[in-house]
Amino acid sequence: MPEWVYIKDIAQYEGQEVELRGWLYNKRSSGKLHFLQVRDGTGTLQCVVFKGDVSAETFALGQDLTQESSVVVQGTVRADTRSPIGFELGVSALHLTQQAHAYPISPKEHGVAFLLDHRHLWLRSSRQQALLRVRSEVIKACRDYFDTRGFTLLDAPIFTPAACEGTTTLFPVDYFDDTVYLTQSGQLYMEAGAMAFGKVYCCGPTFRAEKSKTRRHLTEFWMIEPEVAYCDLDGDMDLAEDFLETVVQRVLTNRQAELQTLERDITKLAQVRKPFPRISYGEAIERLQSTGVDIQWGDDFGGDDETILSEQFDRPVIVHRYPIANKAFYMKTDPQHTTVALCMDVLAPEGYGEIIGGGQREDDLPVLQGKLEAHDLSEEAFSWYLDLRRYGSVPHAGFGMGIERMVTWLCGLHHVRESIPFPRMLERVTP
RNA sequence: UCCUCGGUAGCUCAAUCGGCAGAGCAAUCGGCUGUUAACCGAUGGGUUGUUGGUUCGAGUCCAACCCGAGGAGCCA
Repeated sequence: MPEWVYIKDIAQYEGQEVELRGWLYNKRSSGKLHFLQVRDGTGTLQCVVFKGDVSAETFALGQDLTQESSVVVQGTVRADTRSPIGFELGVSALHLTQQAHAYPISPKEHGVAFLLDHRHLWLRSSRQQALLRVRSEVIKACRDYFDTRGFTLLDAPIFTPAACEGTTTLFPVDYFDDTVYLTQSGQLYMEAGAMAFGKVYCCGPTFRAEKSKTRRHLTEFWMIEPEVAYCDLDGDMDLAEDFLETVVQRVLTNRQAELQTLERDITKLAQVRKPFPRISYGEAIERLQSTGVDIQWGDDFGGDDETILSEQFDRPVIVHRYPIANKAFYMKTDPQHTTVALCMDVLAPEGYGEIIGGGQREDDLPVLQGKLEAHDLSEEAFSWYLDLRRYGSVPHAGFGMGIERMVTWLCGLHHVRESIPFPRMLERVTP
């Protein structure tokens, strides 16, 4: 019996008889020859069935194979300059595992809605595999970054008792006879963790019931959120900068083939080296005004504004000290300028927008109690959170990075929907 | 929630002024020893999103609704 091998390793088996187990990606026939493009999850290899080399049954099977039929193929690996990967398989035997029904996704063009309806099958296409492998690498790189720098992974809960923002953006869930909400962020729990472990992070799904219908929004998305005790805003920006550079460069190194499949211009990613430019919100407003944008101090940035700002730099830009008025209750006010918060966003280049948001947290008990009240939030619901300020409160800071926005940027995608295996959006929760 | 555009074969689309429902791909059958989204020939495939209206006649015009796409707003 020939050895079962994966296509990614095929170069090691030149001249040897091997077995592949996979699916028929495409087929071309020519009388006494069948060219079977077989994929096995690690790559695609052309398997050549020549009538003179195989039994009549095997040749007939090759003729009848439908797209995505599952097959076990045996044959000899041979070098061929006509192959995109330098090798092909001279088939000696074919075994059908299952004859696929008429496959809905043909090699021709399809619309977005159709492909999303068939997302469970669309995952088999080479492009989707490339970008989801980039996603896998991004998550691994993020976790390795923190794991090797003294951070403890602390998983945040998904059921949460209360809102840290308005309840309109929360998904309520019936919890026995009570209502709980799907988490919007693990941050508050990471603050508890930072007071216990010093440096912690979480990585998991978060949920926003926003009726956003843009290329940057999902209702279910993944965030990685570090939180560090005895860290201020500057330290937080240092961490975000070093983290982002490390993750981007690692993906660039380890996923070159995938980025090439996606036809990504990687010179733009190679430029992601620290230090990143840091500008205050006030400077950002001035920069926008000087390019003719009608925006006033206090306004939020629109998608176009973020694009204009990011295009002024060749690498990610950190915007810090936004007006405190529209910011979350836990943000610490800048003691130097009480109208702004000690917070920051990292905007990705090329118009990909905010990929990191974070900052220093309010660590003073009476001030935090005042902010809760100002935001019309009940102190009772946050009593555990206030405990963190009662028992050994320290300055601390952290941030959250959206995995999908990161992948979308790295892969040069137009829309976040392809950056997650099964996207959940307004009006779409299947498959 | 608002604005714009769209919904015709399994898929991507066409159908002139309101006058016979079309093509490519896919499928099925046949041909070809080197194909690279192979090619060549043939065949089958339709409640034109739903409901109602105008008309001799509606894919086409009108109304409501459903669904989708793009954008805006919203967005720790």
